[in-house]
Amino acid sequence: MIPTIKDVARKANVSTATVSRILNELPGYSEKTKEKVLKAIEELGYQPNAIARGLVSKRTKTLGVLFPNVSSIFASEILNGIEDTAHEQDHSVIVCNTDSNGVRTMKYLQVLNEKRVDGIIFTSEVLKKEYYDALVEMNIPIVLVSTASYRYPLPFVKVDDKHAAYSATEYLIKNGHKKIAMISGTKDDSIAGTPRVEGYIQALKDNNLSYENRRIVYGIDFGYKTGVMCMEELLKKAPDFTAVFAASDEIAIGALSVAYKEGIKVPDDLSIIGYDNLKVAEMSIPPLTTVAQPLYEMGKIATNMLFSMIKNGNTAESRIIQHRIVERQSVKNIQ
Amino acid sequence: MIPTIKDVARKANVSTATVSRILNELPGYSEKTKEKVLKAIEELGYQPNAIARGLVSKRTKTLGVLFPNVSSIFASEILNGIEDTAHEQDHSVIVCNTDSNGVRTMKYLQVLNEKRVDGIIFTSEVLKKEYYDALVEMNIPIVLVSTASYRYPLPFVKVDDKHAAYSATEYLIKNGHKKIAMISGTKDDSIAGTPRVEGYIQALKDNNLSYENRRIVYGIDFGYKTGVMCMEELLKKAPDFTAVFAASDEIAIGALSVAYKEGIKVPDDLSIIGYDNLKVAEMSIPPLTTVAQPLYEMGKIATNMLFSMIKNGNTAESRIIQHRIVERQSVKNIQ
DNA sequence: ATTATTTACGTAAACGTTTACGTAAAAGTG
DNA sequence: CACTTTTACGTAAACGTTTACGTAAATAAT
Repeated sequence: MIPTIKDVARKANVSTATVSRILNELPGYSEKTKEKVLKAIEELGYQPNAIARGLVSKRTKTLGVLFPNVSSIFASEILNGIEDTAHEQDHSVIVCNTDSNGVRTMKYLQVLNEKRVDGIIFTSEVLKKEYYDALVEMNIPIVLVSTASYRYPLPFVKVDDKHAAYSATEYLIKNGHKKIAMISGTKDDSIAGTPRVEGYIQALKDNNLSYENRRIVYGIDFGYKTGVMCMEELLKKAPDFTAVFAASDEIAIGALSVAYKEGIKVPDDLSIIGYDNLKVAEMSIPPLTTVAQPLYEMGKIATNMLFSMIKNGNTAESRIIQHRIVERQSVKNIQ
Repeated sequence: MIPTIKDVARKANVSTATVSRILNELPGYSEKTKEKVLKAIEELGYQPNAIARGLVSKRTKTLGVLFPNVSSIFASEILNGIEDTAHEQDHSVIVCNTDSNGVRTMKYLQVLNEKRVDGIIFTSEVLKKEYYDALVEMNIPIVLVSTASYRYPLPFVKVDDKHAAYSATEYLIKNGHKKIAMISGTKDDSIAGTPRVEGYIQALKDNNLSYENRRIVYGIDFGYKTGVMCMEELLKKAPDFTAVFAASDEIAIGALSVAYKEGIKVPDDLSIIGYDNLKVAEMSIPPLTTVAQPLYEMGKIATNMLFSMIKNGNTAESRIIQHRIVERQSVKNIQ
């Protein structure tokens, strides 16, 4: 059988309380007994039962993380940051793949509640009222990553999407482009959709360039296929552009393949700028110029915020993370 | 305060045993009391405490999964399969990013043991004796994914690397290539390293093609940068090849970028075949022909194996998963 | 109608920890 | 030395469940 603290206590001729104190580095025992106990632990191969521990301490040292899609490169970089930070603080992370599905999300929230996780990180998706209510009910710290909620007072970690889109568009303008198209992701996504379109339009206006409706096309998500479909549509609808701002790197790469297939040279005939700076951005041909979201960092920051909330019981300040343009070779200066 | 089963019992005027029976759908109560209890649960917003439950049932409904690098596309697809399957069976998964670090891996094994997970999936890395010993000590089901152990009797789920490499090489040969180079990953990796090299050499021999040492070059891992470095080395050392077999898609894409930079047209001047069939394979320019490992499926299969082991207490049969060639556009028939 | 069986519960122990409280011995203080 | 304080423990309750066992009532069997 698996040895328990009682076995250790018996073997070392002390009480379980003493063993517990030694295990938790609390005061109240001599060097001698400590050695006796450590020896007993060693000999029995004893390992504390975190479940029993969690029952009385009401701390599980476990975090829950929800992603719409764990297997996206986007998510996995955030996850990496979260996991590293959690590990630094001796916590584990349970991953939940919501599939952007309301029922499944609610199910996960219930499971995380039943498992009594110490905190939750919710990523990349709009926070429905239903979710928020469940979260409040749980009464544990929560932070949003790469999403935000204007309706509900939850701390978030994200870049300023409108601003970042503005920067991307402006970068194209500074490189002499005047006819700039945009491929957006989901049209009515209030987090990653509309703000980026707004940033794009704003940048055009501020630089006295006309904004033309036909130059912007919407997809169903932020994936590669959306990129190819939208690019094809764009080439049909309004082929007279010299640059395109893609709302994600995957979209940009989709656009890139279409350009390649159509014999359009990037960046000579067409400039493309992406959004995210995923690992694939530097792997594309040509390497993709993009506006970087520091995803790993964002995961780290969010997790640290969560820990501070767990420790202090207060709520953390939201953080707008700085984006930056990563210049590679998909944009050409044409002035 | 959070309501407990006692609160429910009190409110419904029954014992906790009855509430527990209802919760677990065990026999022993009338319809009437069931309704009473359900009503009380509803009104209190009661949710069972999985920790307390785990303490007595000795089942946590939680699985542990170890990856050398969670943020790799490779890992995240396996994770996706694991998570989906675990969720189907009402289990959660704790992810562990070992960073291929022995100390960190051991630490994770300890944590997973302390948290009393019901099973473990260990992926993509050679199983050191140290790990195996710790695993045995834990006395819970474990399955290996995308790795195997000849020394230790643990069930695994993987493709036959030598065979798959053989297929890839043979595919190039069938397309008329005679001077075929190979970019391997880690040289002394007994799982993903040497077997693939062996498969490559075997295919050459079986087709009466001479195997030349200078045509094979080794990297430090299976990543993009290894791909570019090795390709550059290859071009210097032995530029007279018409095709290259890359030991991973990332390596292949690295090679692709170098070819592009050097003005070598793929597939017209040079054919490239990859290995893995990651999502990026279809996103590359040109889309990458590759030998597919069904990673998501492998995650699913492994998890189902784990569940069967958990349920039946036996050990599962290892599974060799069929690979297949996915033909895209990076290989040209030159005969 | 009497006995046997089944149903519908309740009681209390157990799971493996932590921790409040108590106490005897050791150490410190005047 | 007599006292207070501190140290080094031990005892036992508590955390929130499940479940073995017991029992009274209901139902079935004869």
